[in-house]
Formats: sequence, structure tokens, C-alpha cells
Amino acid sequence: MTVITRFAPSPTGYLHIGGARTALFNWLFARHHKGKFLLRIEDTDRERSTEDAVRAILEGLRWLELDWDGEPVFQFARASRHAEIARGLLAQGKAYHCYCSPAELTEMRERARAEGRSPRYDGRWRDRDPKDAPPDIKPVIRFKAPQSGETVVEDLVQGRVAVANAELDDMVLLRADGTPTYMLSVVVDDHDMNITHAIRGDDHLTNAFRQTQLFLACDWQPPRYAHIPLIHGADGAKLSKRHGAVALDAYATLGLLPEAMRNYLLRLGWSHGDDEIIPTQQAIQWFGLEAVGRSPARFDMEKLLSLNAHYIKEADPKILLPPVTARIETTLGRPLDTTERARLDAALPGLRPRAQTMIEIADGALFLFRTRPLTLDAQAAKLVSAEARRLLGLVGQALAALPAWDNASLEACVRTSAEGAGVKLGAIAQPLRAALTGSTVSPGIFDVMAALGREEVLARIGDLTNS
RNA sequence: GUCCCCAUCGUCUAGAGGCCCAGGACGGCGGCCUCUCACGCCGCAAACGGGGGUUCGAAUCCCCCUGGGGACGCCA
Repeated sequence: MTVITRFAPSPTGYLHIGGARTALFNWLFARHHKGKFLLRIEDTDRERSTEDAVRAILEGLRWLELDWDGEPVFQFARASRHAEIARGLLAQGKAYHCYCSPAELTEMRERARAEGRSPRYDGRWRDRDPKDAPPDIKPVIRFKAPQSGETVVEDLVQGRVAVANAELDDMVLLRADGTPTYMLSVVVDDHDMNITHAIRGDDHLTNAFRQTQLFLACDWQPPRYAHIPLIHGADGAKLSKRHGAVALDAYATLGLLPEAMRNYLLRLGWSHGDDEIIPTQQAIQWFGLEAVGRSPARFDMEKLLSLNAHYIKEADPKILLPPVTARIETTLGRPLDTTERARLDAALPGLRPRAQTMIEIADGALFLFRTRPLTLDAQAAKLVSAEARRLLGLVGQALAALPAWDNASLEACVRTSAEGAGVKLGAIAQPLRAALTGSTVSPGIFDVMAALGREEVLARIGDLTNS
């Protein structure tokens, strides 16, 4: 049997990390089993579903590089199919019309809560004669759920979970306006799409009982369920739109690598011994539901960043350069020319180990493109004493006469100058750093010189020594 | 309130009765390296929520408590 999973977000908000992890787990599970990973947009809530949200979700998945099979299914487009199932259930006596008004239902819940009972629908139309129907109210169709016995879900993550059917009330299948509810749509779609494994957030666990009963009523086989624990915010509460659930594209903007994000998300709730660095290909080989934990996890930006730093160090320059260049050009407000691109290229190896994000690479590279004379920051300015200028003059001369301009030659040259002047390397390297970068923090000074090129180096030194 | 789920360092986790006076990672602290800052390397502090059982033996199994979370919509 081919494994078929699905990611089924509702387009009522942006894709956040919780949803992203759910998508990732479904994707990994499908890829591991060489099955299919489908995408279904649950847009049956016409009030709140938006085009923008759909776009954001698709973009988020693309950024994460989680490719889905086939075309996305838009749930609302299948509404008539869902309604047909509801009417079929009605015809079979497995569902019934309910004429309660919203106000009546609210009152029912409030009273139940006040009396310490669970706020459920009390089934008052379940066995009532249709002749009692008030003429002015359009009914909803409710599912006639079993009232005794228990419903069991053999969850692939949570294990066996059972609930007394007395706890389940008769949920609405079709709204008064004839549109299907989520509960109906998921069941029909999961069946029609041949979903074999439904991997979703823990918050759906109670829905699984209701959905199981609906599957049974339709004589269908429910999918295997796997309810993964939620990701909580730093305060331990569920992530929501207004609660630290930063949209996925915010992380892209921060300069994170999708590979790092996948690795981080994977380790939230899933483990493979002590392994921490797990590239995606490895994850596909190893992933399984048995190793998913059952307790909720908190989101930790620091760890994500450290993983990102790791992947930045290993990344192919080809994938780093475009976003870094774009960021630099935005900051500068102009495009980089060929010489500047070459400088960036040369400086990249020195920049990488110092950055946790691509933004930090870009910011760290800015000194390469500053116009002369450089403005020195306060710390750097302090380094350029009269004595330092004298030393800079000496290195400047030595550098001007240097035949080669590679890292090793530069180092030899500067070291020789330092020895000649009877000072330690630092006494020259630091003023040099100030002169060349305007700062006291930068990649290795020989890397800086190599990236900048002879002309620019001599000019920047000259700016401080010729005055 | 009712039902369901969860519970190991600050955080993510390893641990499926003896290998654990609990291991790894991030973060923290200290050191080494060193032209600055990083990287890297070395080291340190840091946890089995509490109480009862079961067992020769429990972080691991059972019960209770406590604490967290989730669900109770004509939202998904």
C-alpha cells in the first residue's frame, strides 16, 4: 500500500512554524516511504479564508523546499460532494435536522457550564418529530453520534486513546446555508484522497474521535492518525496568530537557510539518539513516527541560529551569494559592480564563520564597499594614534613594493614590517584593521587585504597617512 | 467545569528495569588558539516535580497528588 499523507492548512492566517513542522513531518514520512505528500487548502470558512493566506502558505512551503505531489486541493471546491454525503447520511437516519438558533445554543452551553457540565449540544432535535420544525428557521444537519460505548483511536504517536461516546455530542455536518463544516469535509476528503496517514497537531486529537465515528457511519476506513505535540511559545502556551507565531517568511527575511530550519524543526519532538546535525537526505532515511515524542516543545531561537550558523559554514557559495548580495545592495541603495562582486566573493570564506545568518554576512561585508575616505567608528578611531599612523606609513610602503598580492605574501610582508619596526604584529594589524574596515572587528586582516585588492588597500592606508 | 494528553539540565532531547551518583546539543561560565571578533578545541556548573507502591534493583512499570498543555463553535 502506498503511503499518502497530506498537509491541510486553513488559509485564515500565515504559515507559522507549528504548521511548518506538521508539513515537514508529513513530507518526511511520505518521502521516507516513497509515497505521496498532498496539499489540501481547507478554505471552507468563507469568512476568514483569504487569497493572501493561500499565497503565503504556498510560498512558505516552497521556501522550506517541501514539494507536494499533484495540484493543491481546494476544499471548498468540493462542497457539493460533501453536502451530498451529509444528505446521504440524513436519508439513512444517521443524521438529522436541528432547528436550534445560535442564541439557543449559546444559552445551552452557558447553562451547562454554570452547572458544571461539559458545554455540549444536548441532542434536543435528535429524535424530535420533523413536524415540530419551526417554519422560519433553516436547519443545520447534525450527525447522529453513538451515545454509548467508546471510541478508540490507535494513534501512531499517542498510542491507544479512548473516550466515552457519552462525551461526544452531535456535531454539525452541514450549516444552515448548506455549506459543509470542517468536520465533514476532512472526513470526505481524507477518504476521497485515499489518505493513509493523517499527521497533524495534537489539538486535533479530540477531533479524531468524532471523525472516526463519521468514517464508520459512511462505512469507510479512517486513516492512521498521528497526533504530534504542539510547539509552544517561550512562555509555554500554544502558538497562535497573536502569540509569537511568527510567519515563516519572517525567518527567510532574517537570513535563515531552509535546510537549517528543517533540521531545527525536525529535532523539535523527534530524535535519533544524540544526533543533532541531520541534513534532509539523512532525515528522509531515518524518519519514522515511532521516534516522535509526546510532550510539547518550546521554540528556541538560539538553537535555530546555531544550526543556521553551522549550515552557513557548509553551504555552497552559490546559494549564499544571491541573498547576501541582494541584502547588501538594498543597504547600499545601489547595485554592486564587477569589482565589488569579486571582493565579496573573495571575502566570503572569512565572513562565513563569523555569521549566524545571511544578514550578518551581508552586514559584515559592508566595509568592502564603503566609499573613501572611510569614517572610523569610535573604537577604531582610538587605534589610529600618531604612532599607529607612522607604522601604517611603513607597512604602506612595504605593501606598495610587494610583488604578489596573495594571503601568504601579505602576511609575510606585514610580519616583516612589524619585526623591522620592533613591534608585535598586533600593533600593526589593529591600526591596519581600523584603516581598512573602519572598525575593530573584521575577518582576518590578511583576508581583508586580499579581498580589497592592492589599489584599495593602499588608498585606504593613504587616507590616514597622507594628511 | 468536563474530557483528553504531557512531565529528565534554562531550552531541545538520549534513556524502552541493572550499562545512569543520568549522555548529547543550544545557551551560560572558565580556558586554549589568536592580528580583532568569530570559528575551532578543552573544561565547569546545570535535570529524573512530589508521595506511595511493584521489584533483589526504577529516570524507566503501577497509583495518587501537583504542575503544564489541548479540546469542548453553524472556526479549522
